[in-house]
Amino acid sequence: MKSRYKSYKTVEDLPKLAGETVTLRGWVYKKTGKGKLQFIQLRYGTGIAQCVVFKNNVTEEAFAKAKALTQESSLTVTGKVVASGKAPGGYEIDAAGLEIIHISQDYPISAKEHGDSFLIEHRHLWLRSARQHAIMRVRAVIIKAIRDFFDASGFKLMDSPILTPNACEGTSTLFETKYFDLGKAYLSQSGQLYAEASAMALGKVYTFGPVFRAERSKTRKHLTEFWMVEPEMAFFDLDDDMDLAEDLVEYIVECALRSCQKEFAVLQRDISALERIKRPFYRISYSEAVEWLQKNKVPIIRKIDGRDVESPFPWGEDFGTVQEEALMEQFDKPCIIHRYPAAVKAFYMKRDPADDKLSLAMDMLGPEKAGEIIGGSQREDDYDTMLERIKEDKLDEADFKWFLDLRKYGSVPHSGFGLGVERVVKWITGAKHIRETIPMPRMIHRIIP
RNA sequence: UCCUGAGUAGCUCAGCUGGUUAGAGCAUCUGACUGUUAAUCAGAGGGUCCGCGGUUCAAGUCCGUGCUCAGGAGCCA
Repeated sequence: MKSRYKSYKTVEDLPKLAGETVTLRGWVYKKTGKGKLQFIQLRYGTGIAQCVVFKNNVTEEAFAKAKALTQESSLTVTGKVVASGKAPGGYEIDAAGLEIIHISQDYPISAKEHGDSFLIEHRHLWLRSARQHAIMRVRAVIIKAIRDFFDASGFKLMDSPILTPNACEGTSTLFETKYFDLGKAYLSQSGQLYAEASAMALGKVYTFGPVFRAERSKTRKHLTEFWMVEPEMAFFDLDDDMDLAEDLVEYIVECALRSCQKEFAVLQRDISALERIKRPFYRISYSEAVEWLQKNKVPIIRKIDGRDVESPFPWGEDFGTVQEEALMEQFDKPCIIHRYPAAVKAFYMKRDPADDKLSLAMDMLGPEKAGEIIGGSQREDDYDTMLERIKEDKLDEADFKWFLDLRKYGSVPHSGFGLGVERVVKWITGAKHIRETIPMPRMIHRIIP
């Protein structure tokens, strides 16, 4: 693309420019000095180039400027590109001239270690560090892979509203806001119900946007605001739904492996664990999973009178972190668990025709303690049954009239799922905490920056 | 919301059964150095020991309380 805007040579261009004189712009990532020699690691975008300023090669003024530079000061530097085995990246700039744009004072993030709390308070600056760069680049690749996957498979992007009149699933706590004279509105926790309407209009659709959960969660895998992609497909049954989920995840990992080798090196990510992520993944039913838990003596722990009481895992309970992690320890690839008890799943999921106690629901759990990365189901498509479920869950019928219309006018079997982008980024990058996987995380005690 | 832990220099932390002027490394500033990449060496500055109240001759240390943060549970993607 030919740009009408200013275009500068950047660090990435250096290998092509050996022997030439270039002017680079950027920030000081690190600086070390040794008398008449100053070494500046110049940061621009995602690359770092070493610039060497030798006193005898530049004016006294330029050398004084080089000495005055501090971490994260901005500058332009002009010099010859030379190959050097000692320079990170293999090339360095032998500086001939140097101009300071701005001197940074007391930059708070040093090369030394910092605590979690300190770093997240300085998220706006933390993003400048190499590790965070790498995670953000992988995130961008993952998001592009998701869009490419759907766009190339006949899906249409259909955005869902963020302001909604009610809870989609009736369970999670919602963020509340005023909506003119119509009373309260809530920030969406899922675009799914709207995606169903879109799927009836366009066949195969996906929504991709931020969703909000006002749960008072305090864990390394929860955010109050996160990005979710939700495909919804007319005429798909649960098996189609699970196949699609596998195809998507396999494709995401494949793209990341193809485009993010440098990033994985920075992150010291074990690539071999990702190279194993090939279809078919594992697939077991909820009932099979419960049997496994019972056979392997993985208990359920309940609080009774403030004390932890262990008992064998009973059929009918939802899995907690303990059960999920125990199950996943046997797998080196994602595993889909399907056909959960209807009682622990959402009202809009279709019951299993073979067993009314079961929902045609599925969750995909990732390996390496990634946890739940996908949740989905075949949807209830019968008008009367859906109406009954809405009443059972004590939801306001008036809010769901339009949703019931989808079952009234040419209802068809359909399915979909939601994939949590940050959960996937966390798994693929090996980030310790989900707060590192989004530029500006929103968490229960954190809204700045 | 519940359980557990933490709060001492800009950052990361040490500081014993209460005791005299509260320490280290890094960062910052000054000086030396032509190959650094966590540079090295010499020197300097830097503290409301989270707030409030209490016990005591004496509190960073003990007690009470409040605030802030972290990890986990539940909920979920």
